[in-house]
Amino acid sequence: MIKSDKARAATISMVADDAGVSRATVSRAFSNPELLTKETVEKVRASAIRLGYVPNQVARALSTGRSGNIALIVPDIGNPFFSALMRGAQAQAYARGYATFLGDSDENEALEDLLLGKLAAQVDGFVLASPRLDEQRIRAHAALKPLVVINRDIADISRILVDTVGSFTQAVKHLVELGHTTMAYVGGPKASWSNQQRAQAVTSAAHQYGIRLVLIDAVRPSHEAGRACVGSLLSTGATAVLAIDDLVAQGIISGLAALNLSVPGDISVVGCDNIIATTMYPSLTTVDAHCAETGAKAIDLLLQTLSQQSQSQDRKVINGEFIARASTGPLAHGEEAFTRRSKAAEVIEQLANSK
Amino acid sequence: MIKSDKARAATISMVADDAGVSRATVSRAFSNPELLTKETVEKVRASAIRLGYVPNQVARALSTGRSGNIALIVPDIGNPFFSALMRGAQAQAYARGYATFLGDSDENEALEDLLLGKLAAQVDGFVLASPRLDEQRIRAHAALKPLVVINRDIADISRILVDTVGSFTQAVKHLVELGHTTMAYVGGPKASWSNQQRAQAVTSAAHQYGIRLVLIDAVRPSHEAGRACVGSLLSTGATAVLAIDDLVAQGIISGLAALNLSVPGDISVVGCDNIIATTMYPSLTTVDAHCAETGAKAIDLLLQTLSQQSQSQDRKVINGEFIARASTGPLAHGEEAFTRRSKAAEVIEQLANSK
DNA sequence: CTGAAAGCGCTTACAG
DNA sequence: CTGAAAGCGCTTACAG
Repeated sequence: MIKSDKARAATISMVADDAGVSRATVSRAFSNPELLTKETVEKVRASAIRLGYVPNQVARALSTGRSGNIALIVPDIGNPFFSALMRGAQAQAYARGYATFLGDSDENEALEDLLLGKLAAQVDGFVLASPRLDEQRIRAHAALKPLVVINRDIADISRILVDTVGSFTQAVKHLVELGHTTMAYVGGPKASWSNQQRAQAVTSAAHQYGIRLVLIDAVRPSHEAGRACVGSLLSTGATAVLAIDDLVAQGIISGLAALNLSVPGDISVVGCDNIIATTMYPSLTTVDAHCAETGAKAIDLLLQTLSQQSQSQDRKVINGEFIARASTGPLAHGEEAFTRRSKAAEVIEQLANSK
Repeated sequence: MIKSDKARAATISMVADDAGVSRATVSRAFSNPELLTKETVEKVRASAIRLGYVPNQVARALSTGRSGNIALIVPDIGNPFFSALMRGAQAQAYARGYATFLGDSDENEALEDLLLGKLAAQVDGFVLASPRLDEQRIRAHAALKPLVVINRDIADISRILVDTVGSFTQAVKHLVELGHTTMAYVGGPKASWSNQQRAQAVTSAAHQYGIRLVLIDAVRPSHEAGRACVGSLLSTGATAVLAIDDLVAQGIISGLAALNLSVPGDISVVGCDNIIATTMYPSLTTVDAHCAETGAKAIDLLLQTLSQQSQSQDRKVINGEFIARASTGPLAHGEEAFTRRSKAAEVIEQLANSK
């Protein structure tokens, strides 16, 4: 049966016949030429070139169990944090001779599980970014294929963690110093380790500094979700808000602008990731999560695991870095600001009543 | 030989033994269940689930000549246009049972060529988004593997084009109606078909409406590039600018804000793509490029090509859609605006002289 | 409807 | 140094 109208590729047998050697010899001429005499290698290479032969990677993968492929699974390609991370990972994998599969789980636990299963046979290992999957399932997959997790702290699994405890604590301190005494933290998916870590960091910092803190959930970390939670945010009376990431922070700022509230005059906003932060106006106070570096390091860690026979579990930590910019500041005073805030409060109250 | 310390994945033989059927039957239960009785299929499926069996795609690929993989190659994962496109494509590929390889050419022609070569053996076809590669090389790759191009109009190659001629013409008309008589178009990579198309559309619309138009190059379509060209932009005296995409438009707006110039009061700005446009403030007047749909359609077109024996070259066009928002408007008059613009002009002049 | 068997293109112990 | 042969995990005509 002809598989397609495309030209069929030359096989190892055709080269063997042409060169007058065995298929084993042709194989060695490509994968272990040092086992052969120079003459044999040359003869085989000449035939290969004549026939346009290139070793079939699929057959090689089936035979050796090594594919030269890595799968990269993220919850949302559209989120700048993940696209930056993918960019770093992809480039590093390519530099090390590996090709990358891309899986977008769409923040969906079941889909994440399916992708891992489906790709397992075709890759030498996985990089699983910010998994939403439960620990047990991750362990199950890790038992079958080398797997490096990003931003999830699971014992016995190689992982790379962007630690934002220090930087979020610093962010709270920064806000305290600006005079804020009531703050909100707008979080993301429950299953997100980063979210848990940040919520906790902000909570204990709030304790430490003796300020009031309200926790709000955005569910999915997106611009829309950030925008949608502005109502609940304002009803808390917070004058400063820390968001799980820049996207949510941006959404919050948009939502505030729609109510004619200004940043940082009426409310200070802090994000996290530092991908879109400098493109915003006002530029966003945030935490640099070193996304591209994190992606590249994950690949390094995975390849290191692959090259070792012993399964060593490594735990690498990258520290987030607090960066103060223009979206945080002291509260604006004066009559105008007061009027603005009162009006916004009115709108919120109306919204609440209409429900 | 044991390939690694990982547990070996379940194979078709293990399932066959467990279910008490032949390997052929297990195979059919997954690839052609309609050939089997319902009972047999259920029995096999149950065993498969119990053993955690997933058909090995590599073995399947070797046997059938079809890998179930598609490679997606883009110039820049970080660009929202491409990440949205990838998202659409990835989801559609997954829905149709295909896994996707990801290649980021980093706007680099040679790298694009290498990626195509390296992945060719492992995929059933390619989706090549906004290639920077020359036509001859694209043709060479298309001769070996089915290939669908996005946003490049190459005869005899299946392609999907986002046509923005109508919408950019409309954008110019929109600006003319607002009273603008001098405009600029800030373009992107020379090799970008979209860029050429838009530049041309704007040029002929300018002729048609009898207005003055200046063309500026941003080289790489990015926020930074947009920001960097604000100097040359202002020195043209343009009161409205159309950018190759939203990213560049956003950069321009940032650059203007840094000079204390407001949008649209001092300058009107139009972008293209409509991915980040609604997240901006002021919300960006732009052209919706239907990115996700474009990605999904490209996959459909490729799979359609794959399922046909005859190599039919299709040319699908998706029309961009002009959307007026808050970043375009009439020029602000009054003394304050005049002062602002004069100051900016001064700064520009100083910059120009210091070179 | 189901099974036995050949085959996809390669690699790799095992002999010689 | 080289070859014969088994095997990687699946699919698919061919029988029955």
